Amino acid sequence: MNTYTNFFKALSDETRLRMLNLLIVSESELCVCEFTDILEIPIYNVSKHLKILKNAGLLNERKESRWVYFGLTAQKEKFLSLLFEAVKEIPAQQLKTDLHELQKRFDIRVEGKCLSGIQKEHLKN
Amino acid sequence: MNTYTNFFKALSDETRLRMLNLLIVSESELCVCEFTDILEIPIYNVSKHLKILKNAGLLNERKESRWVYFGLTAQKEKFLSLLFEAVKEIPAQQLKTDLHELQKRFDIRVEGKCLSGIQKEHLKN
DNA sequence: ATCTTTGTTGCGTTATAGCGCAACTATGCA
DNA sequence: TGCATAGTTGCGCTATAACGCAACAAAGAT
Repeated sequence: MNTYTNFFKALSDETRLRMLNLLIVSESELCVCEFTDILEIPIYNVSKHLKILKNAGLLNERKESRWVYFGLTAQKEKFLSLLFEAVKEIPAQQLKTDLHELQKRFDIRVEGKCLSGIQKEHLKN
Repeated sequence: MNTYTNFFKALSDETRLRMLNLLIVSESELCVCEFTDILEIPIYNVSKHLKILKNAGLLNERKESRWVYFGLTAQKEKFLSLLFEAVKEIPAQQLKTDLHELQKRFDIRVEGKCLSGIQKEHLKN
């Protein structure tokens, strides 16, 4: 039961909802610095929110060289696939803008990898 | 956007998730004293949680004589119907037990109306 | 008119969550 | 070996949320 209230709690924060939206719609994994530039929040908060999503069981983490990528866990549960479908239906402009920014980040990836780091200086530590 | 994070926040509390489960699965409205006996929490907390759900835009309220009934708002949004479908998929035993208790309360309704009040003394104010 | 029943609301307390800052780790590079 | 880059974590602060208690309102019953 707590597992499920935690899923909802994970989604009840605007930043985390934006993060999940990016992962759900793009169907790919993103690295921390990509989240940071897209969401425009300091990297230490990005890191904290990703940790919350991971602890809720929604994300998994993969380290590659200096970069850490986060992606959705494979969802066998019908509950989660319905939840993610619901997220796709949210008509907020912010989420659309985020996807547009995500595309810009994907464009500067090298062979599918994020090698560029944070572009927006003030979001670094 | 805040509208949607509020939906998730509404569902991120166990009591409120149990309330919504009752309303979603039963497809009917329940009065405050029925929620109280089923959930086994004090009536003042039942009232507060119902208010939160109502303010989130998930419930509407109907007063009939001394009794107040709460039911799901008509959902035109696809987002909400998917969210409710997701709730139906939660396999928690607690939710099943609640539905069983709900049936008991329905059995003592008179012509579809709750006329019995709270049965469990310690939950009254 | 008073009492009972069915709720609702305000207040004080405690627990949790998010934020910013600063210190820290870990990896790669010169 | 020292430095830069990418990311994490601990601490203190503030805001929010849930709870219990007690007072309140509103309606029907006596």
